[in-house]
Amino acid sequence: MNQVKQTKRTTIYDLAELAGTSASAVSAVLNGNWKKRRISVQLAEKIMRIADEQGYALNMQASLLRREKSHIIGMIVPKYDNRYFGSIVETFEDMARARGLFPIITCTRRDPQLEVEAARTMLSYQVECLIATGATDPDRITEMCAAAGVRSLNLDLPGALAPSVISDNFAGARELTRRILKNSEQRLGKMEPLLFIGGRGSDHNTAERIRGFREAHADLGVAVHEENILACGYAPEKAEKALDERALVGKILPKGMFVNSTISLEGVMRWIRRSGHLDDRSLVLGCFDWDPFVTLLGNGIEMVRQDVPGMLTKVFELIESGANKPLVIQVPPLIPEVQGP
Amino acid sequence: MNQVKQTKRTTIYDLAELAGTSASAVSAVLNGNWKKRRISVQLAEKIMRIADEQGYALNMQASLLRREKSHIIGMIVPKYDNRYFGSIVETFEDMARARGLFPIITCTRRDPQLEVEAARTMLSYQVECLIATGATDPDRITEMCAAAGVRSLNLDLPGALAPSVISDNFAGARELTRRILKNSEQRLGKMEPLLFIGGRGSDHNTAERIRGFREAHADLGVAVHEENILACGYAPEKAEKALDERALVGKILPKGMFVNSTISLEGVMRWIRRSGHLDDRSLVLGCFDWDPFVTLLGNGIEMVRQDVPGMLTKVFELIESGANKPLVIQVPPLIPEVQGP
DNA sequence: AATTCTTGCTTCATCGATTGAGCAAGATTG
DNA sequence: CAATCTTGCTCAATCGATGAAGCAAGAATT
Repeated sequence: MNQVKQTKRTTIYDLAELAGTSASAVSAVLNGNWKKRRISVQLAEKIMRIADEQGYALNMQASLLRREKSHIIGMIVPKYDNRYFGSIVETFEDMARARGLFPIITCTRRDPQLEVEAARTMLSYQVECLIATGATDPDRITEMCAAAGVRSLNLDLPGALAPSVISDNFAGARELTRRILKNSEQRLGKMEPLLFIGGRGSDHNTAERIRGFREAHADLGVAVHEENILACGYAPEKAEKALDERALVGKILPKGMFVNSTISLEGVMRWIRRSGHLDDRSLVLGCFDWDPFVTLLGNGIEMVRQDVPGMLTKVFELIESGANKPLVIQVPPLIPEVQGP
Repeated sequence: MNQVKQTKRTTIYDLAELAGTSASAVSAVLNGNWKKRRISVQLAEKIMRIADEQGYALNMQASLLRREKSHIIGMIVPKYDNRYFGSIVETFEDMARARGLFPIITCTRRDPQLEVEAARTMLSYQVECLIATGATDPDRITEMCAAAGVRSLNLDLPGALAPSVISDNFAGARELTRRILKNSEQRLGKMEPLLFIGGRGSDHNTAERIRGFREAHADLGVAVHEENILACGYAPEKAEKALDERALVGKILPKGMFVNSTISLEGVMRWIRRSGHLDDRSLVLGCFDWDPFVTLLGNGIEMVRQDVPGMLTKVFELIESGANKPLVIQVPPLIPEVQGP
């Protein structure tokens, strides 16, 4: 590649001049439908050679402006600070590329304003479809997309206006709660009501998990008091603060806890360490989400691992089927066998 | 927003017709330089109202095709599966947006082929600057960018052809090694050579960290044998396998280990659990990278936390200064105080 | 030999936004 | 009252790639 140094990028017109042909021939050759356009093999090879020599790169903006489909697929995601969303993003990129789509992803920090701005920007970039992952206001995004004639889908948190793919939070939480209660019985000799901590009471997933949490208690004949439910938000500090406040009012904290995300678990673990319970083997924990190090924390913490490849497979099935009606697909999470306490 | 349902997107021509004015007036109003173009306040307000009513969204492709600068900044990143890269991506998006740039990020899974393809695609999208994070072949990417007249920078791993911002791996590793050795002396009563595990012997960071590792041993008068250095790759399975192999040949494994990333630490911890050493308090570990749960693993694992905001501040300083010459900026990592064993 | 077919191109309008140049009407100046 | 200035717009070329339509030259058919 002995390309010429230049300020302006090489265009098909430059290549056409160098090859002594027309820009449309160059275009046809480089975008692969030169057979259909009856360009001779000789000319095609010459053009490809020259394009290579000049280090030609397509101007996607010009190309997209002309084409009917952009092949761009967008995703907004709340955070990159845990394995769940990291895995969603990585899998999404992979599956999008495998389908000839160009993924663009942006992180909106659970900020409704940022979500709307990000969606608007993605629409400007002519995305063909926008996946709103864990959005605080998914319906707002669906409306914006609909106004622009663009497909949208919800992932992780459901919306009322577009198809949604989410974990089966109820069943997952019920099973997780059951396991924590069983562990608690085994280790403490009795079954006491657990503490639910983390998440937003207003979001669908948290609500469903609380429902599963309640149902598991009921199934096992354990009564849960309202004040055992602390949907204090997602940030670690919030969980830490919520526990502090509980402890301050002199309440005895339950020995068993259902923690609503790894991020909340960070706060819980910090509090546990701070309050000197780190080596307290009578603490029985479970976490709705998976992290490799949590397995090794050594308290036999139960985890629910959301089935990210399964969920994204459903997402792409929905995209390919062209479905637009609001419906909620629930994907069962994986509950790995825990390795002794 | 009572926009009309339509298949085609609304353009400035549609708005012009609705407002009884010209497309150029609409364009001027919507991109904000209508004062400069002497459009009256009345017309401007009318246009903005109609645009809002119609749910107009700019066609970025058309806009970018015409404009000289794209304001798009690209980043390629190896993985999203650890806090270091997650934090890089989140901070990068934030800082880019704060500067009026549109960040596009893609994950290349440490695959040289994918890196090149991703870089080519980003060039097609007219990025103004491309940050190659932890690239396996950064110079290849710099060459591609240079051929297209596009700036490029290296982050995390340095290259020879473009400015690079990296951690001070040598100093960080030396200090980390020192701390592990001191801990090991305290807990075992003697200072034995550590095992270095993880990373690629061929990459600059691993090489520098090994140099720091050696220097710390030398400073404290401890001899390290060559076979104590296992640069076995980044994946957890590779670390696990490397330890298995060491154990198989009957070698006694050192009680102290310098683990080259959290990802390798996953493998190490798995091996430790599998081999029944999980509660072995005589194991003394340190990890070059930070993860909130590792703090809580309970073996007093020392960590080096790379200064992501510091590094990205340098990156944007370089971008704004217009620097193009290859140079390496080393940012000192943060070494938090560890909380008792 | 005249007609039709095939091959291998070129020409030109187009996508939507941007912007320099230009123009008409009214205000101001000499 | 003519000349100049200001205001508030419109016109039209342009960015680079695309593809329908067209055209010239040679091959095949009648």
